Amino acid sequence: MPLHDDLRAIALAEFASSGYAATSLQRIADLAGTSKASVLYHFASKELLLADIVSPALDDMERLIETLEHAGGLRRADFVEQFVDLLLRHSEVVPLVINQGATLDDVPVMHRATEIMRRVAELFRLASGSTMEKLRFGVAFGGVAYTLAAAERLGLSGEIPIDEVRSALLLILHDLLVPAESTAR
Amino acid sequence: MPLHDDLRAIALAEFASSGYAATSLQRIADLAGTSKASVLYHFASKELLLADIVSPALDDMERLIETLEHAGGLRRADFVEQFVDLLLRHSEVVPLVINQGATLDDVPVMHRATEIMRRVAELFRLASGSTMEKLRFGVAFGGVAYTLAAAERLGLSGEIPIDEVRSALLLILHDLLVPAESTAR
DNA sequence: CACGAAACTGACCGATCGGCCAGAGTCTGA
DNA sequence: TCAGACTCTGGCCGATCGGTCAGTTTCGTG
Repeated sequence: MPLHDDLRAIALAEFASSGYAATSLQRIADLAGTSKASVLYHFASKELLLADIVSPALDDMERLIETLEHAGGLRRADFVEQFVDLLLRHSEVVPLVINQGATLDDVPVMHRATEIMRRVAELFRLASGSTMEKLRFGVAFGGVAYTLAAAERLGLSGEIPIDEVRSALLLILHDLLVPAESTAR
Repeated sequence: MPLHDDLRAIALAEFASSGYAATSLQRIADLAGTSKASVLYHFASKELLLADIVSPALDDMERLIETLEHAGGLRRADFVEQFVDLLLRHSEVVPLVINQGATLDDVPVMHRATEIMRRVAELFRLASGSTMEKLRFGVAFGGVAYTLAAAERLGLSGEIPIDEVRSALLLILHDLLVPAESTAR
């Protein structure tokens, strides 16, 4: 694996587990067996390294949102399914954004992440107005995302096959969201 | 308000919004109109300041857990209600622990917070084994806690009266948790 | 008023941070 | 062989961090 990709993978793991602010470029360099200056050769700055790590997942998410926003978009149930798949696909980035998005939104790429989350929230909030509905959506999406992010840390994620996780999450989300609007969008 | 309490309130707000690592003692001092040395006079270290802020909520939580662990404890529905009340009562500390617990568990008080969350998770995991049930609990508790933590940031918490939030959250949790075990504990 | 405790401060410390830069290897194609 | 691009590095920079300390001000009380 090229050093460039190696650095990205190491940085992702460290950012997610120890935090962006607490992870120094020196530590990333040490783990990769190279020098700090070399890290800054491959990535112009620490912020750009973070952006390089997080952006692909955000691109995916933005693409998914746009298919829902545009006319003739997905049915809600389909969106939910693709949403879960997206979270599972970017399972390393999710904890990073979930746990540190609030803290780092002065960093451009994390601010973008916050905006995307806000768009998802707004998308569903507009569709139904009551407090009950709002919180239902909040608990559903926040719960799934946070559970995935925190599962390992809290010892919940014993070797459960991801297929099982996927179908279980889909059922839970279905219970929480679909009763409000059971068939088409 | 005594400076001591003033500092604690200011630090809590800053830790929650900007992050523990990103909040310097100097900034806390500036906001309080005093000097950094004065902050360190009232709180022996930055870590102890954080501990002073978070500990009361953790004490509350630990007390609640123990009533559930001990024989003759609460019925599950009662626990859920008290859990929600606890989150609402410590609404400022919740985002701090939720968003930064993962990053700061080398700090003793945050490690304690993680342990407490783990105990809650285990308590419910033991009561029911299937993947489906585990994830149900994860989404329920994680979702409620995270929604409260993220609500303001994502613009979800428009001036909804907390009584309404409370009863809505209780209903959602009831839907998610109680079907598994409807009556007694 | 006197005096000791409590509250507070400015200056300073060592450590670490992200970032910069001149230069040294390394590789490739003309 | 040699020129030029790419990769990498040690050393340095200014800034900021948490924390210490000697010393000063403030204050309650006898």
